[in-house]
Amino acid sequence: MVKPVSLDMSSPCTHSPVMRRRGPALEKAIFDATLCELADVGYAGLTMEGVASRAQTGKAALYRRWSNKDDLIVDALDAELRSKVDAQPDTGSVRDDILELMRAMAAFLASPAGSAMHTIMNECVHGRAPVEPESPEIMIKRRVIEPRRQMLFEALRRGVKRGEVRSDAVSERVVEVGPALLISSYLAHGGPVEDAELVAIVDEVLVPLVRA
Amino acid sequence: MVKPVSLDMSSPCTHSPVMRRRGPALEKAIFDATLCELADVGYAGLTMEGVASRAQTGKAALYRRWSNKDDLIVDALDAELRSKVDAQPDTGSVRDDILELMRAMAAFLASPAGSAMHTIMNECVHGRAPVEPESPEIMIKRRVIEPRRQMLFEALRRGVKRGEVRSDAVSERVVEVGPALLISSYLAHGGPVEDAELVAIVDEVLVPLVRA
DNA sequence: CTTCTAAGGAACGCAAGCGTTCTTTATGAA
DNA sequence: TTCATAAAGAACGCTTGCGTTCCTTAGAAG
Repeated sequence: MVKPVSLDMSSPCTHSPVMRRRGPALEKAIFDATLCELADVGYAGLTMEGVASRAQTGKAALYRRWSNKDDLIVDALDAELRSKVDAQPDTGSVRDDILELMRAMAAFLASPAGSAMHTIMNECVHGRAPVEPESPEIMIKRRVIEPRRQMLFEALRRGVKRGEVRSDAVSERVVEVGPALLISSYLAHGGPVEDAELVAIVDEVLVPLVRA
Repeated sequence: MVKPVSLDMSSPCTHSPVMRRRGPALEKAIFDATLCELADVGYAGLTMEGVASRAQTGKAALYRRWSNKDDLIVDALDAELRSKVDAQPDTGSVRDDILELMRAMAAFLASPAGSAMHTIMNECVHGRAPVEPESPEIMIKRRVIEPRRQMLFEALRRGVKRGEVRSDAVSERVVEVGPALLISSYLAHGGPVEDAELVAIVDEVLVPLVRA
């Protein structure tokens, strides 16, 4: 048997067409591909074929591991989230704490993973009957939305202690304002939210709203 | 030819299985079906077959009028919007003006048309290359979102004149807060927003935010 | 080097939705 | 009453994605 003519006159080690990944390396590539597909074409538009092709693998490799779209997506999100837990900011001023949190949220939203999650949160409102306990959107609420909310609460509570924040500003609805504006701006401009916009949101809305 | 055995022993005039609508009456039914389908299964999930079946007609009746999904949707939204222009409230107090506007928005969002539009605004972020000038989402922005924004602006401006509102509260970002919270609440609870919630948003967030 | 596992890739049958066409027949106007 | 129109609905071929199966061969383990 003739060794297949290696037309590979490319760089020394970059994975040439013939370069087979296995196990964890392959899974990582599949997860990345899944999140990028989600961000690009949305949940409804995502296809196993699309993921396989983007990951440069075959459908069989996917079905060997996950039995359907949702399982794959949940695992991809889960894997991504394991490495992403940012810390509670504590700058000494509410304004800066809040800005810090808004920046973290905006950065996340701009990443493939964040964009993928936002997509899911919007699209999955439909058609899923009683909402399964480990559906993608439930997982996102628990592991992404809720922790950020808590950090905002904490920042406000500290502000109250320092006398910067009126005590009745520590409420569900007030905490919701920042994230809601972030999403709103993200949707309106159809892309990552500029830092200047974040600063404006904080200084024009959030600070005046909570100030003692 | 035997007259087909009319098994119709049902109510006098309610459209029995054999009852053929034409022209405007049929179109109205198709538009309603389209909006309901949008609200139920989303933009991606909407099929011509689904619409036809819900409207109790055939696909041919659809394709005789519109050449594709988008044309149908645009026309359905357009027809719905013709009859829906609510007036600028003017109660004499910002608080009540804003509450009135929030109620109008919430009511709209709860209707099939509103729900359909929200669905479109979320799903159509994807895959539409340069965004056609008369795509559904552009039309919605122009005819639904923008007018409401202007009414909010107007309410705030009046508030400033009366001395109720600090003058620098009349800004893009401030105006965005109400709608953003409305959507946020709608998504969080996955259904119509309670009136009590609207009142809470207005009294806990919007009024404190703009107060002079 | 040999051996076993699984990756890459192509092909399959199946189901759903598209957009079209055809037939039958109810409806509204002449 | 007659007649042209178009509604209801079934059937069509086509495409896309699903989930499966198969074969060849690369990579890891011994």
